[in-house]
Amino acid sequence: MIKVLPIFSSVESQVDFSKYELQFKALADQKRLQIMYELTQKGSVCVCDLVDIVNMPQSKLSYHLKILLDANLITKETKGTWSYYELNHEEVNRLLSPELCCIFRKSENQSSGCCS
Amino acid sequence: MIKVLPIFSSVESQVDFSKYELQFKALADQKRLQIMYELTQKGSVCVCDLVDIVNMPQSKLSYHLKILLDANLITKETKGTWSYYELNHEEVNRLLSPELCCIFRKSENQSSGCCS
DNA sequence: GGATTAAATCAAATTATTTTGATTTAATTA
DNA sequence: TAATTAAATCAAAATAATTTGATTTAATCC
Repeated sequence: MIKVLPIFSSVESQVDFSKYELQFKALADQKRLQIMYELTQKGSVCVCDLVDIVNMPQSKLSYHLKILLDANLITKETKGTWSYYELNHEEVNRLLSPELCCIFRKSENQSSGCCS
Repeated sequence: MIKVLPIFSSVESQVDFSKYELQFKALADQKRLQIMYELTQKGSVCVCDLVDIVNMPQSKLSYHLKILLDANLITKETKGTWSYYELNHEEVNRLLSPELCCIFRKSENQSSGCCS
């Protein structure tokens, strides 16, 4: 039995960038960065409050929250009819430089590690 | 004279995210991440070679290179009719975590700082 | 100068993302 | 149970990003 190997016309990338594409897409929007920033400042926020904080119609906010959630940049906890969203610091730290993480860190916690 | 201050319906974001939006948009594409990866591996590459490396039509590659260049993620040097592109390591380091920067660093240089 | 090559630009077509307002789902309250 | 509230979903419209192939710009070579 002869195995026919696929022939590539050029060097193929060894790294799978699809996960990063998804995450950078989520970050690639000022509105979503602001949502992340507000979650940083306020900790855990429910959608009904976030609507006023970021001044967005509910369905629009829901759309953007979903994109951030799918990218694992925020987490969600449901309590009754309320949904509380929080920043996923672990994932943000995994992705962004200390300098940038800093933006998504409350001032009282900025002494730990980064934000020199 | 009475000064009328603008009234905001909610807390406004103190941070200007427009620069980050531009940079994350540039990163938010597998093709562009691959271009960055190849520039990492090969150092300085001219467009005519890169066309074969990433297997893209010239005008398409030119479009994506411009997006990366505008985001300051790569640099360009023109020699005669050739254009040589290089990764802007400084800016990539400023933006991404050590873990991610690692992807955009040649293996022989991975001992310095990150890539544990 | 004329031909050749590299790379940028352009306009049109295609594809993807975002916005909008209405509707649905589901939990809570009276 | 009916009314209310929170949040997700949906479909259509509006915007934005990408692809394509042709054209342009500009440097080099004969």
